[in-house]
Amino acid sequence: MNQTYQPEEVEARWYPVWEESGSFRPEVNPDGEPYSIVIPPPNVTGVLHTGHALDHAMQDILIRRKRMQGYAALWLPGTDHAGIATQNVVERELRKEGMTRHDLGREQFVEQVWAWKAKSGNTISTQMRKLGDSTDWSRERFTFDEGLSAAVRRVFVTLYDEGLMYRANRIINWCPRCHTALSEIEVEHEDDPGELTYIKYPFTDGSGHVTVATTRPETMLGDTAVAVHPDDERYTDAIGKTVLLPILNREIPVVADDAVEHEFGTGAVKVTPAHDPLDFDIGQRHDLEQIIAIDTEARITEAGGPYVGMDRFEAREAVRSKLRELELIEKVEEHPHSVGHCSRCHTVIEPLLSLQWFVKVQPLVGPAIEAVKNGDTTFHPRRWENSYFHWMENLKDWTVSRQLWWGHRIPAWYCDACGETIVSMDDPTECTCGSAELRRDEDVLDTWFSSALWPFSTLGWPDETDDLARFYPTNVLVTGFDIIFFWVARMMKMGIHFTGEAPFPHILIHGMVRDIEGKKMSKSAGNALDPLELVDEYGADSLRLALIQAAAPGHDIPLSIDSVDAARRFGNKLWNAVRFVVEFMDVTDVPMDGGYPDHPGPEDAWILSRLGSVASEVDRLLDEYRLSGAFAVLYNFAWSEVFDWYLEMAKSISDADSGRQKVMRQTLGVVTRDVLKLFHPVMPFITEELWSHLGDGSGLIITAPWPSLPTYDAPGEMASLQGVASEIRQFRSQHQIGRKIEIPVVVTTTPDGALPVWWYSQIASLTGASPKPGQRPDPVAGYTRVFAAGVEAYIPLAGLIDVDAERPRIEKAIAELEAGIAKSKGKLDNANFRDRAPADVVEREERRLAEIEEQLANQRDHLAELG
RNA sequence: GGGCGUUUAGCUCAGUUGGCUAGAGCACCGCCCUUACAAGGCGGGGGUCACUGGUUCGAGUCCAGUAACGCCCACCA
Repeated sequence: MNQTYQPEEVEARWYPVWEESGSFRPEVNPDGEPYSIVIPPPNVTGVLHTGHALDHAMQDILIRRKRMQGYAALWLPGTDHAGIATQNVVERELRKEGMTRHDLGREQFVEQVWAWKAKSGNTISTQMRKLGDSTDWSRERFTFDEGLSAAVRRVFVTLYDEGLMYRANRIINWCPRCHTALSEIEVEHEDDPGELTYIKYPFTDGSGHVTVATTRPETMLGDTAVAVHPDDERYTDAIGKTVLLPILNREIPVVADDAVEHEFGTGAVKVTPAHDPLDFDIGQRHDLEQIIAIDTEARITEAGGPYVGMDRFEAREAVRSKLRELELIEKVEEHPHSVGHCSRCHTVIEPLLSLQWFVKVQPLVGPAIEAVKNGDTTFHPRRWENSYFHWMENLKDWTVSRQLWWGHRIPAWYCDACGETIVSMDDPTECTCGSAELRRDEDVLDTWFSSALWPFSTLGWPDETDDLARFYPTNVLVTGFDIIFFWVARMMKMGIHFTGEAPFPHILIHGMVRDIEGKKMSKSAGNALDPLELVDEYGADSLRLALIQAAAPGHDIPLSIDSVDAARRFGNKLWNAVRFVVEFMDVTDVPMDGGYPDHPGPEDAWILSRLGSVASEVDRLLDEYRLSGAFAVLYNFAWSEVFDWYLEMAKSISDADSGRQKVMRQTLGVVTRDVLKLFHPVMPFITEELWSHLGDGSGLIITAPWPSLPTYDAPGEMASLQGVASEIRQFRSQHQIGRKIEIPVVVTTTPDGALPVWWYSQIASLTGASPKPGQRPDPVAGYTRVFAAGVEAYIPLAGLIDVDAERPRIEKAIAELEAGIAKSKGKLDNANFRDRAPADVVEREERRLAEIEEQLANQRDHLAELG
């Protein structure tokens, strides 16, 4: 073994071994209970970012532990076809060659995308392998593969038959750059300085004008009314009159509608039913004409008269200057407001009247809310449930059609002869009216439509497969809060509607990975850490540990190079510790298939009892999805107790005491073995490597049984051993007495009679002192004392230090003890405390006070005796 | 306009039924190349737990309010 750990070589070696051994398949534990997680499918276009690295590390930890616990653990991998994102990428490539998708035509373009996917679609899986993800590749799926496409079609047809899928003319969010409709949540609202323009609309009867306020003057070209609130006294006379729309000189009515706010602007609003959702509603109520004034390119249509063909923002200025010329602008005010942008390309969204397919969500919502309310599904942390409820309760119908070519094509055919719409599982050849002139809908479905089916479609649904029966519902979903609405809520709705069961009982929500200043990592900001580069430099285990350590439940995760480097140093520590155990302590006969020492010595019983409580603490925390807490406990135990205290104690046993040495080394091996197992879920590579060195090279840690150990009682002397050793070390350190100088120590008082021999020899080897049992020195001047856990020991100062140099140390100790006493007395002197606090708390406090008081008395005597 | 989160050591953060003298990593100071690891060991300094009030025998922890920062949602055009 090398003196430093080389992750690159080790990590490259183990992944294929695991994969070829079949360990990633649930069949590796044929009799185990099923445990399953479906991966949040990354976009095929994508490359892994640190957010994936965290998300995957968490899932891998859960899966690897369950696998070791004997479950038939399935982590199902796959990717999402990512409609808009992927189409955009391929279109961008085409553009480099001076082409658009229209030059190729639909069929060829889609072929091109598949070709692109074949070429670069395995980037993700290569990267996942580098992270160590133990996914079952034999079950890998793609949202656009044959099986999932069949599931999508079945769901579409069923929803249509149930009346939950319909086509309608509505105001939708249109991206003029992507040329498609978007759903509400694909629109990101951003603050915009904005201006509110007050425009005068003259009454046709010559009785003056009404002033309306708008942030989008260009939409006046599509105005078909002015609306005021029915109770607004300022406009009582105006209702029923008509005004002349400036520029276009169209006569439009003034209508009364409750939706108009008194306070905003002038209290009168221009109504553009084809370009604003609120205006659309008003238009419906008053039967207003819908004039489309802006087209799918965001240019003014012929309805816009002189502005036809002009871009919407140019038109805004043009309209405004024309109105100014006509002296119809009353004023322009600054008006900060928020403007919707396409979440894909950031273009300003155009609300557009358009014929689209919608999912009627209301009937799906109730059961999805109920499942969380009644505890079938629980969020971790719980507070996300409120966001989930709030969002669900305010849902509007889901626009699912997209004007793209890459995606599941909508299975609807239209008959031009009779106007019939046919939606069916099989492609129809003729209409019920006998016409064979059927036209298939050109649009595809929102990518999230297929993602919503992911937990059951990937397992074979709608077929009743063995996997579906066995692994659905899945056990837990792990994802970021940013896609609760996009994905989690929709999986709940679809899962319950189509299978009758919520897709998962637990939803583990994690935060976003951020840089050390708390900023979101992004390429453009230049603060993004590339997980693959970190893996290359520090190893996947280091990245995983650093991410998990920082991932407190429900909070964002600050990631810095330093934290990854600290994790790497821990790996190196582990590496060297095991190397020492194997090479220098000669520990090789470890029972790798389980088993614990039957007759441990006192130090062994101590570390085994600690191991036992740490293992159950780790289990408890992992069961509660508190991953960072679990590994913090383990990390501290491994570093400071096993590979520090215990390893140091194990070193001290001499070859002469071969019986004791044998047991201790065996214990060291067993504890090391279990520490490796407990760490395996978070640091799979290094633990697998070390496992191979610790054992005889047969068997893998990935499928080794999770630790489960008998109870051991720690010897009572450990507290005084650690305490006295620390005190002597402190004495050495403060007086700068090198380790080579032996310190004679007389141990005089013991709590329960004589201290055992091992206690003395451990103190000697841990501190370089030579402790001996004896009487209190007389005279005591010239000695200093140390105390811990009822044990008292004297150190002669002659030849070591000047007596005066020791005084400050004692004085400081006295001051600390006095402070403790003051606090403790304050509590105990309070009658209410004695009356109302639980008896055990009071008792503990009394014991504590007695202890401190005794120590204080000792230290005071000691100070006086120093001479 | 609603809702949520955060505020603890110089930095990044733990601290889950309220109860020993509030912890870790990094950074800092001193000593030590002791049979693994100097990427290490030992020891040390450093905190009025944002502020105000309340509940309680007892509050970093529970409640109310304030402030700062951050996030999400929202059809006042």
